[in-house]
Amino acid sequence: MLKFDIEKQDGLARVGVIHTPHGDIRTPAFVGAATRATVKALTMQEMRALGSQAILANTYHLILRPGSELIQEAGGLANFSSWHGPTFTDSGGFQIFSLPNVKITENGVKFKSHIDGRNFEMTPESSMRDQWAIGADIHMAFDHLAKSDSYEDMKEAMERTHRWLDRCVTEHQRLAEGTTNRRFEAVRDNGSEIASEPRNDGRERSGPRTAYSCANRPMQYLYAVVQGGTFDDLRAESARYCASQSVDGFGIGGVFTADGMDTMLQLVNNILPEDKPRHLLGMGQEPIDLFIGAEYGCDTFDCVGPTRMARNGSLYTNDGRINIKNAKYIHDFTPLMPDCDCEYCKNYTRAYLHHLFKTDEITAKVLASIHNEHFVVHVTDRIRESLISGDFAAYKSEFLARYYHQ
RNA sequence: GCUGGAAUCGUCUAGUGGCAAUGACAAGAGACUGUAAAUCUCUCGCCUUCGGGCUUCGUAGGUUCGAGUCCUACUUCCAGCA
Repeated sequence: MLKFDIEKQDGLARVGVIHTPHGDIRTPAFVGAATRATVKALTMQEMRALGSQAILANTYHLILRPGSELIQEAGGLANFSSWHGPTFTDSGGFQIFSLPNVKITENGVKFKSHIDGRNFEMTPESSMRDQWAIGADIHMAFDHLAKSDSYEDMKEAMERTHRWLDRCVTEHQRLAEGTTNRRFEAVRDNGSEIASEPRNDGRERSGPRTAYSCANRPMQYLYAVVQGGTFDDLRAESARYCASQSVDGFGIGGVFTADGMDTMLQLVNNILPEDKPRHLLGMGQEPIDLFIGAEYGCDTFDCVGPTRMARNGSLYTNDGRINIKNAKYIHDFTPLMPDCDCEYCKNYTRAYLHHLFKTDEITAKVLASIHNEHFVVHVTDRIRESLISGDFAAYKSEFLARYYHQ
């Protein structure tokens, strides 16, 4: 089982530590979206420097390129990308929702590669095998988001997600056989601490490698994904189903806006077991997502929004988002956020970043991404601190009032 | 000086008698939530009660129902010849 310590609980909100084979995640935490094994425009060293604790890569993208076997050959996602910290992979289930021309059957999902048109089929079993090969610490079950928001479609997608979850759990357990969690379980196996860092495991293997071999590797963990859309009874049913499974944590999927998220999370997180971590999938573009998510019991978040918006010139400030490309910043020689200690705000002005965007310099996207990622990571860290100190409510109202000009 | 060619939005450009006139860039603004996303959308002569009105293709005339388009002169630029 994935080790998760809860240090403080206040209603549904909690402060904890997820202990992964590649290190700890102090929660609540914002996880950087590294879809193709990289956080766009940023190096892993920059991610570490700005305070990120973990990254999330995407199975769909990585099996297309470079292929899960290559990442396994490289020693897993952490070694391959030089992140050397806790990692997640999304299952590829979200692509069912977001890609056109996918064929969904009970067995799985057929799709053509958007790169070269090759035919692929992803099933619960193949997603598990690919995620084991990619080697992230925490995997998501292969789920199905309904494309429509009708009750019938939501119910059908949720029920399929549950049937697929059974298959994910079975395959995950099969893959886990013979696998050792060196950091937490090896002690029991041989009575002594293992000194070597798990990150080197990929290079320690000897003998012929077989595809999807998982022997002699650190343990990997599986989150079930709660679906059900905006329907309370479906969300409750899905939460109960996921809670009954032998999984290490939970992803909460199919959430697209903070509207109604509080009541949905109250419903779901009151059903999910307290002692396992919960990841709110894809939410965090709007700071309010992080506040509501943490307040109602979510431990980790990931979102492509901060880096995507950064690349497009939209930057977070404590007073709301601004578009640095706007003409009003041409002569603005002040820092974007004087009280921000990211590399951009500490060293450069708004006018400079405006210039970099206008001239389409690569550095524009780098600096903007550093700032936005730093912003959401630190807002989430600050939420954690406020939960510890008991100031969460005050911090939340103060932040949201200023950010959203309420 | 002679002979050709050319002049269209901030820039480059389409347009060879029929609706302010093509495309790109630049400019202005907006969107973005488990990334087919360094992407996409809108505006881009002036005015507008959103029906439309007005003024525009180097300058000035002319032909024509109608001219960026044809004719004449001029101006500027380019090429070739002196």
